[in-house]
Amino acid sequence: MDSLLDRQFSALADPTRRAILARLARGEATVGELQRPFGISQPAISRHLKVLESAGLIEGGKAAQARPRRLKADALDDARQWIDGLRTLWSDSFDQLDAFLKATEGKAE
Amino acid sequence: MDSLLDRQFSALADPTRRAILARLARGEATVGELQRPFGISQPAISRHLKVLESAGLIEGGKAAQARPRRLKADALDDARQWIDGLRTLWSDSFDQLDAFLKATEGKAE
DNA sequence: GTGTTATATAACTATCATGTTATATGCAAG
DNA sequence: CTTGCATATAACATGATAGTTATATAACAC
Repeated sequence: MDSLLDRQFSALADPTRRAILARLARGEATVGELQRPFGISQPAISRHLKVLESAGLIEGGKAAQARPRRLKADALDDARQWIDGLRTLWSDSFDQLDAFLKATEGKAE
Repeated sequence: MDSLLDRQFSALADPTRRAILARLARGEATVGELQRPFGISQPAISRHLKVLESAGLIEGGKAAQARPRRLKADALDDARQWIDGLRTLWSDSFDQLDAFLKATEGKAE
């Protein structure tokens, strides 16, 4: 039972899945269209798509013989926010160091 | 032989490692200090740190009895850029759709 | 109905990840 | 030089991941 964030980051950890996302960012595509560029089997693609879907990154075609997938609009917002949050923590800690240095300035040496 | 980006994203996929990064964003810490909050063994922490280091996210203490780790300044720049790149592709494709809709406006129906 | 196409699922295999405990290393204190 | 502390590494169990081939399902074409 892992979190959405877990699933998003581990979805991104695979280069094939990143390539699929990059392809889908240009527009929707079917399983067959996605398969061709990569040298791997169709079931392998289907499973990558399942992983991406359960990470909330893509959404599935309604139904038909072909069911095209597309990027979700808010895809990766969570991941991005986490990274930004870390950066904020990080720069705040520098601000604190700055403040400390300013406060103690001239007292040493 | 996987890329830095692979390593960064898979490093982030683990909640323990994300917590470690969050802790280190506040300032450097030793293995012992990192271990306490989590209920896992010291070797497990050491290995998480190794993963984070090989992803270029943290850097190691010089040497001593205790060797504190700290966040690297440019940590996650690569991951962040990849996500931003995807978002750019995505919004460009919307711009193109917009342009298309504007161009064909009034011609249909 | 039968056949064809697009996709999903099952069963299996190989590799990788994460945790454990036990042990080694490196440094500091006495 | 021995003891103790902080960390690293080895060896192992277990579960997850990513690929394979073979088969099932669903919709369309005839």
